[in-house]
Amino acid sequence: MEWTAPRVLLAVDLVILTLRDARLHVLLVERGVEPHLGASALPGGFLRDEHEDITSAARRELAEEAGLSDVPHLEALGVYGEPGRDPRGRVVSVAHLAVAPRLPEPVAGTDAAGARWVPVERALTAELAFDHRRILADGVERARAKLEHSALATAFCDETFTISELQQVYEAVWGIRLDPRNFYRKVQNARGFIVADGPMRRTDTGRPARLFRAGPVRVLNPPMSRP
Amino acid sequence: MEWTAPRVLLAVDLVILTLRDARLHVLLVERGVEPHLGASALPGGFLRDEHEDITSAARRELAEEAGLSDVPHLEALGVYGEPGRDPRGRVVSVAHLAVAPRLPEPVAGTDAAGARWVPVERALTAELAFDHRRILADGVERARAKLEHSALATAFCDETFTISELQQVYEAVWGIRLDPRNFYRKVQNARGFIVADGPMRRTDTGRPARLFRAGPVRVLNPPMSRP
DNA sequence: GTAATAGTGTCTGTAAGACAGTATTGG
DNA sequence: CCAATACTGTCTTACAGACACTATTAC
Repeated sequence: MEWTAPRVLLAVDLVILTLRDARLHVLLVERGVEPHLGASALPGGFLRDEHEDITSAARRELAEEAGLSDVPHLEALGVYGEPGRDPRGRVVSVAHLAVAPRLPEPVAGTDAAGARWVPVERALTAELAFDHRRILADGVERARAKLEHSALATAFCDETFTISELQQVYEAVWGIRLDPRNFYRKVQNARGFIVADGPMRRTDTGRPARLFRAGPVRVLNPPMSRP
Repeated sequence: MEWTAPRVLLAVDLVILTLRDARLHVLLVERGVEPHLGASALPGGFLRDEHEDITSAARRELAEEAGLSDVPHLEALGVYGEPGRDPRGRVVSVAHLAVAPRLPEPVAGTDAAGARWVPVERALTAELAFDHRRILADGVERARAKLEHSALATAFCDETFTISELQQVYEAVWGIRLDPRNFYRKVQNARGFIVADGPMRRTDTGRPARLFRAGPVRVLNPPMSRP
């Protein structure tokens, strides 16, 4: 028998998270083509050609659709390939999780015209194209889990940051309040998580805080336990 | 411009783990077709048709190539789609992790003629087709991590098991020795992890042990910490 | 001074790891 | 009796969470 394997369309979708006003936001775009024209969706698109690497495609969409030329964290999240998920045919999407620090402007004006930051809480209850609500939920859950055991939280911060800024990351992603004093101690006890960045200080209101930067360690020990 | 998205071949590969002689084993097959004809490889294959679900394809390969009609654990592991990984063209593989209890016979004689259980330690140092060594390494690492926080270990056991059998799972997967007395206490303190299965007992040598079965809980609290 | 945030110390409960000791089987 | 494994208890150390307290800024 001359059976030939079927071919599928390969897409990448992006869950891009950031902090704005101490709340977790995700980047959504307004779809400019069918299907789901005009609906909110995660940024993403098809592989450009047969030879494009999947991670490269994710980075390209990050630049094209979100105007982000570089992010401190990008990882594959999972595969979403249910047969009926896209009416254009059999589309298999490799979802990615990206994390970026708060940006000066929500989005640049390239192809990313319809892009905007949306609070995750609202995005999760809104109508999203395809199975993007599930992808978003999985991405947020992945971020929540990784905050515990990895240094992912620093990807939400600028190069230097205060401990309370780092605490805001944990509070926003986990959606809970933390005791600043215990957080201070725990973050310092996680060896290699953050390192002091000179004796510099910064000011908002109240006593100025020391500045830190991300340490060399990727896996936290002891971990930052979620209550 | 009339650009059309490229299509790729979609495959599933399987990291099937089990315990044999208190050591972690993985199921490998001998490839019967080019490329890598005759080489050792993970079981797997292409999507059957445009409408086959990815998980269904994984289950089908599990039955066809491994003779396993049902396993207590099956989950997607990741996507492996590097452009050059398969000379037949652009192949994107969705790797899966399956866990099965020790089986009466290594493999049935259906299509799984060339299938055999290989100690993971040896498989990781052997020559494997494609990028299967990396997939295997990732699968083992996933299993190791999940033992800590989930009830995955019970998937390696029969429906009822003793605590020392469960300990053998942890020791084999983590590749370390554990103190039986501390293990006993920890496993019992993880609420809902295992539940007593009547006052039955079983015998090997020494004092007979109580039998347990998997509890309702999927996430362990407190976790089984890896030393 | 007050308000606000940064940072330190102290207490209590829980859990991990080391390991002594008892219990129950077979030979 | 001994060997072997199952199970219980006890001790020490580490960390989580609660929270009193001091420090340093702006006003």
